[in-house]
Amino acid sequence: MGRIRHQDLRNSPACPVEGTLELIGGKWKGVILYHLIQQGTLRFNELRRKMNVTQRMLTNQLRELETSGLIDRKVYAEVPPKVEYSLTERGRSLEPIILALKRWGDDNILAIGYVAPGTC
Amino acid sequence: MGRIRHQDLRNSPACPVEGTLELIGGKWKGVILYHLIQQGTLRFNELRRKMNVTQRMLTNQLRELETSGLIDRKVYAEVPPKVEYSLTERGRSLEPIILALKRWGDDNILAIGYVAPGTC
DNA sequence: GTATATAGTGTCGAAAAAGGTACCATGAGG
DNA sequence: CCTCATGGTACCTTTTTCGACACTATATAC
Repeated sequence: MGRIRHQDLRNSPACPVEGTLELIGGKWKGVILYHLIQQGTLRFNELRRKMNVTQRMLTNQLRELETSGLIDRKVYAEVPPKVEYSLTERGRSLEPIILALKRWGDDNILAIGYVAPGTC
Repeated sequence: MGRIRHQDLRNSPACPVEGTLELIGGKWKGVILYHLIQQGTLRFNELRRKMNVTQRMLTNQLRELETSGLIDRKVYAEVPPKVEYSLTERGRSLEPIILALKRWGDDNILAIGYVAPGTC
């Protein structure tokens, strides 16, 4: 996913834009962050039920967010397993950006020509 | 590229986040928008010189931004060719988001562990 | 004994995104 | 005549991403 290639970081005062986008730009990362902002803490399958995504992809995206230091993964030694995800402080610092993305999308995406088939 | 698949728009109150990210999430789109915010108007090769990118990719990303209604393409009937790119009103409405992405990146990317090799 | 829920992992293949190289038209400058 | 600059396009290959599907372990409930 958003592995940053070093070349991206050269030659451009704008690269932080690029870098930030790579961190939150994976197929499901924005949505995961959004849900965690709304709910605070969510278990794996709670997240899964909110987003039509396979286990594999969800695990994958969560791991990358964790590696980036944006979310926290708390495992309870129980059976059946229980794992809770929440935002780290750094993750929370993205809140204004995520919410701005959502607001902009609400205001503009339909106008641009994408049509939601059912509900959105 | 940022083609939105309809499935993404179902089942999630967060999909505008996803949608917006797809519009600005192409490999070079964030940077292009950033430069246009800074400079107002730029010619094709001016942009190219600011970003280590091939002609092919730059054309591609510019076309997609144009299709999304975020940038304007003005062709002058001259030789050698002259084409100017600038933000549309809708594009300008992304300014706070792009600048927030840049600021967040400046504050966080190095801390997260990416190391700029030379300058950045 | 069987089914259920949870939070995963592994493998595979298709599709999408990105990148490399070559090529084009044209007018100006020498 | 040759060369340069501009803003592309065409063709092809590589890399990355996405998703389908099968499989796992374990405690609990029936």
